[in-house]
Amino acid sequence: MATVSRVLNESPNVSPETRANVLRVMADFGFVPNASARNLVRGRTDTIGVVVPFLTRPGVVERVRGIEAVVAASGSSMVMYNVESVERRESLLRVLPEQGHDGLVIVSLPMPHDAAQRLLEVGPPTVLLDAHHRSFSRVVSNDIHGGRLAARHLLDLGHRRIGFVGDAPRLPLGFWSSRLRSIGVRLALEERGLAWDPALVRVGEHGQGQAAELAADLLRGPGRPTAIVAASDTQAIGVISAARTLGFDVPGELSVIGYDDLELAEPLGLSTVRQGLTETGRQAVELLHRITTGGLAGPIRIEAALELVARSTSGRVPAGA
Amino acid sequence: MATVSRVLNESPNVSPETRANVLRVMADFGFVPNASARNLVRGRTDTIGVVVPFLTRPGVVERVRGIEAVVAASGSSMVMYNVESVERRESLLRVLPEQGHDGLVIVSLPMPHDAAQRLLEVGPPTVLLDAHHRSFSRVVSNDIHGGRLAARHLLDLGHRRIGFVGDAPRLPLGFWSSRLRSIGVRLALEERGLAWDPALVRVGEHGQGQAAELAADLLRGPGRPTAIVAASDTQAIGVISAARTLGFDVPGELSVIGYDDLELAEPLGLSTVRQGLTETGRQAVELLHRITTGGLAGPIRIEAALELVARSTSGRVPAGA
DNA sequence: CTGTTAGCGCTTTCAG
DNA sequence: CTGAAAGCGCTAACAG
Repeated sequence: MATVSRVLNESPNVSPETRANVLRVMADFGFVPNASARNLVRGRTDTIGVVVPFLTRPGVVERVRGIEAVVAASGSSMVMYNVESVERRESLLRVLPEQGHDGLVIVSLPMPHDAAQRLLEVGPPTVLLDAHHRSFSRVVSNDIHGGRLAARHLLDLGHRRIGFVGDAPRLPLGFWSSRLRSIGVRLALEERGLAWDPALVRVGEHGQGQAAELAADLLRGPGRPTAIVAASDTQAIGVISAARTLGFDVPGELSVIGYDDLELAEPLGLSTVRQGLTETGRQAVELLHRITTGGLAGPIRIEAALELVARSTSGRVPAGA
Repeated sequence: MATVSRVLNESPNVSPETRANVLRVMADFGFVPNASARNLVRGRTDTIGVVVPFLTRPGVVERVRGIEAVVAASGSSMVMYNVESVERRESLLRVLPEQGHDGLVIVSLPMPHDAAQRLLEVGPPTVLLDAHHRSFSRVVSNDIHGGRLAARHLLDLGHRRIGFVGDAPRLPLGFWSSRLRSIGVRLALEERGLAWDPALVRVGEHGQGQAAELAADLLRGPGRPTAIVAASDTQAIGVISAARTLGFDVPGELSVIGYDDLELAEPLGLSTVRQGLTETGRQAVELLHRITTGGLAGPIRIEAALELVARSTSGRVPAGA
């Protein structure tokens, strides 16, 4: 019994022949150790819970990929919880502490106060990724600054009429990033003494097709912009396809810049703001490890590096515009 | 002790006042039940293990979404294992039986014989999705037929020179679908008495950018096709962008059809073959439930419905071609 | 309706 | 180096 355990855990205090014997018998009997019993006595599960909204969005998936890589590398498993509604978020945050995970990574979801309280009191170590809360260690991104970087790039290319295509504030789950990026655009304009024209802003449901419609509306209107900042690469692609459908050359007649630097941005030549999706996913789990191993005093905040990536969908403003 | 358990499990045999007392004390002490102990004694974990290759590919993610929906609806959690190399597949299949999951869904991965044997002998109930093995219940798709549907659609539109852009056989992990779809294309051609021209085939690494390069090469060559079947929607998008970059109108001068019917296919107007990614993910978990609840005699095989979805990237062959 | 008791299958002292 | 024994925290059967 105890010896079997020692073999399983590769304890050195087992003679080679005993080990061989045990292994043979295990094979003969088709013995499989019981994870629950093991977890019970060891007081940990080697699982990390990962809570994400809208699993299918490419940006979310890239984050998950970074998370997964580190979790798997540390020998743990990743338990995924997808959240697409407020009710689900609520019920999930309630039962999450009881799931016995060694740690939690919560992505992009604003934390209601009571859930935060409960997690802190009775939950496992938790980090937030792309979400803010004073009491948790977190990896965040400065969306306002990101929007500003995007707009500055276009301003540097001579553009003055800069439009914005983004998400309608998704009231229930409360995502702010699109809104913050638009504020960054406004800031950049005002820094250069230019006015922000609300007529050049279109927001709607998230998605490529929806963004295409928003952009088409914007481009067909009077005083169309010479450049558009999209709140995400997904939306930028929609904007570009709308522009091309309407016969505008990109970037000849319209410059477009996205946000995220998704994997597909590079092959598409999409100009964008890189926020290191995979990289920050990785960082979040590493942060969690630091907490778990006790090397951290209080909650800390890591800010993701933002980088403008100029490719071929943004160019100089057309002459005469 | 036992009463607390009863409260936790919502047993009716608890007086309201006792229940209230227990709940109050639980709250005061910040009591959280231990999942491992519970799992140990109940003999199950309420977790389903999901093994997927290349988590970041959109098609895989749509499958996962279907899986997740059903798993979550049944009150279980989904533990994700991402596989991007043969070594990882091997080590994973070895330790998977010990993870204590109530069931396993294995997506798109060919099962080596020994791993299959071990899973059958000592593993939990397992279903395969988009993978074939006589001994497992599985949800599969007829890729040859799918390729044929795509090609027939183009043939019906008058095309005779039909190209194919797909994946190089990814030797290590052994994905066959691209290859099978190309065989379907060939079959469709031969059904109409047309020869399959290997000069119109390009295969390479999976991805939009790579597909664009393959397509560009194909379109610049002599005797270019009037239509191209891509092995996936992702690749079809690459093909289309290459065509447009080279100045070919789609579908005016080149028809393109993809495969999968990803979410983005509809907004892009991409013609494609729908294989119900989300839907089959759902089916796989439902199949697993049927096994778990004992309502299944032997391994069964469910074939996914395939449907041609004609949109606006495919049209009649140009006059004179 | 509530308390007592016996394990679930493992790891970890502690003796030998 | 190996076996015996205790106990992780819960549930289920059994008395009361």
